[in-house]
Amino acid sequence: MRFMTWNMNSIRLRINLLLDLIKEEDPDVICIQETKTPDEFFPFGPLQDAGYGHIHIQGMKGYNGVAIMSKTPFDAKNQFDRVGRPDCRHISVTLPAANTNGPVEVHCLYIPAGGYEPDPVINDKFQHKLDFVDEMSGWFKDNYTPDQPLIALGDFNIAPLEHDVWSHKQLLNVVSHTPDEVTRLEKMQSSLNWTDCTRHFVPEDEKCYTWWSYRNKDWKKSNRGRRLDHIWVTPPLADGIKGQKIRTDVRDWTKTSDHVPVIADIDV
DNA sequence: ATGGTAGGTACCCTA
Repeated sequence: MRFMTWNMNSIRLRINLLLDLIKEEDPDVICIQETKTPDEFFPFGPLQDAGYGHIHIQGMKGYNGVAIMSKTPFDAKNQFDRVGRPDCRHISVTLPAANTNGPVEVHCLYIPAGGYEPDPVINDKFQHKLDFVDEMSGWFKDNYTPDQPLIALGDFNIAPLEHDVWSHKQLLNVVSHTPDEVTRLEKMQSSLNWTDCTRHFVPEDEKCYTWWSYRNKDWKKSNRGRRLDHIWVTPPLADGIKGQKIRTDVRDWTKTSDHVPVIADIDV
């Protein structure tokens, strides 16, 4: 099955870009972050017409919001309040068993960006981000074992490896790449021995990004990117990772998002 | 060292 994740920074504004992308990539399951819409305004019609008859969302006014869309039915769906806040950052669905792996849980995550100042004492948004990742680690460990088939994907807002950012040295004290966050994301990754689908294929010493700031005059020329968007699978699915693709070219589309779509083909 | 852009919303917040 083909899985795609994209932080769209408003699904209503960019629904036509998503429909174009669907025509090109034909994903089976689509996870969106920053839908930025209350559920009553979600563009169900065009997505159902495009073949996604099974849609699970949790949105709110103004900020955040996540969505999972599938061509095939779900067995179950859930919404989770994280760090005690109903702020629409984590939903999941269960896909029916396709083979001996059994049903596969798909978790769509939008980890908080964490604000500007990388000090949890003076910046409560950064504290919230650290708490969110800590809670996810504990929750995965408490509720699952590594032999269960799960996929976690979305905008994690953390670039964990040295070559997940344009300059490791210059970003060590910049929120998204600080040791504080990276250590916590590593702990989350070890909670269920998750495999990072992108780095499964792209060598660790090769630069690799999924996000470029809107503030750069020429994002391609300066190429000051970060790899904030991830697709992870637990051990039963690791042998089934058949490929991955980052649609960097989408960053050049008219009125596009600052994030680009990440795609993984996984035998589930 | 600084400021640069974008979206949603309501004149400011978050990214």
